[in-house]
Amino acid sequence: MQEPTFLILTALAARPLHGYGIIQAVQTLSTGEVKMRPGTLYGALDRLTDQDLIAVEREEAVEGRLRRYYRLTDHGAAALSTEAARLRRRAETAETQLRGRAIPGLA
Amino acid sequence: MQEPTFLILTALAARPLHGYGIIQAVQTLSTGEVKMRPGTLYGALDRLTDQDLIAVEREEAVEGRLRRYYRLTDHGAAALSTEAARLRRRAETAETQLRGRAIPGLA
DNA sequence: CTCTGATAACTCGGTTGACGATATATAACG
DNA sequence: CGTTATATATCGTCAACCGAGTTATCAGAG
Repeated sequence: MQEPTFLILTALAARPLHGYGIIQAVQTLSTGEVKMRPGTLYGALDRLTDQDLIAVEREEAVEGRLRRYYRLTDHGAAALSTEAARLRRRAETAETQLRGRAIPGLA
Repeated sequence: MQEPTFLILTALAARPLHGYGIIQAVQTLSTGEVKMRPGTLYGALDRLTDQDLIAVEREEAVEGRLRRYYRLTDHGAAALSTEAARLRRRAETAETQLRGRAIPGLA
C-alpha cells in the first residue's frame, strides 16, 4: 500500500467524507505535505471500493452538486490498522539501524 | 519512497552490503515478511545510485565470484531518517483517527 | 558422477498505481 | 464578467515493483 492510498483510508477512519472532503482532510492530516490530485483520488476510490476497503455511504445533492460520501469498511479499518503497525515497525527498524547498532542476533 | 526502497536503505544503514546480502538483510529486518526479488533490487540499486542515496563502496572477487558492496551516503542516511520520521507520523495519525477521535481543531 | 541447492550477479517484460493535465458544472466574490 | 472554491470524473504517461528467467561457482546429497 502506497502513501496516497494510506492517507485516504486514514482520512475516512474517523468519519465518512466525500471526494473533495478527502482531498482537504489529507492535506490537513499530513500537515500540508500532501496535496492529493483528483487523478490520484478517483482512481484510488474505485480501486479501494473494488477491494472492499471502502464503500459508498450515501449520495447527497447539495445545491445541484452531487456529493458522494465514502466510509471505511470493517475490512478497510483492519487493513489500515495492520498497515499502521507495519509503518511503525519499519520506522523503528530504520532508526535502530541508523544508530549503527544492529539488533543483536542479526548477521 | 516505497517499501522495498526504504528497506534497502535500512539494510545499508548499519554497514555496507552486497546485493545478495541486501536480499537476506531485508528478509531478516522485516521478520520474514518481505522477500525482495532481484528485479526489484537491481533496478532500485541503479536508481538509488543515480540519486546519490547509495554508492558502490568496493568490489571484491571472492572465489571467482564478484561481490559489489554498496554503502549508504550521507545524503542517503538523511533521506532515510526523514522518511522514517514520516512513516512514524503517518502511523500515529492513522491510529489516532482509528480511535475515532479527530485531532482537536480539525474539521 | 550427477543433481540439487545455496551463493551471487543481472535482464526483460508485464502490471499496478500515482500523477499531471484537462474537462465539466455551480455558486460566491469582487 | 472573470476568478476562485466546490465537486466530480477521465485520459495518457511514467515510475517502480515484481516474477521469471539467465549465467556461474561451489558444496553436499544421492
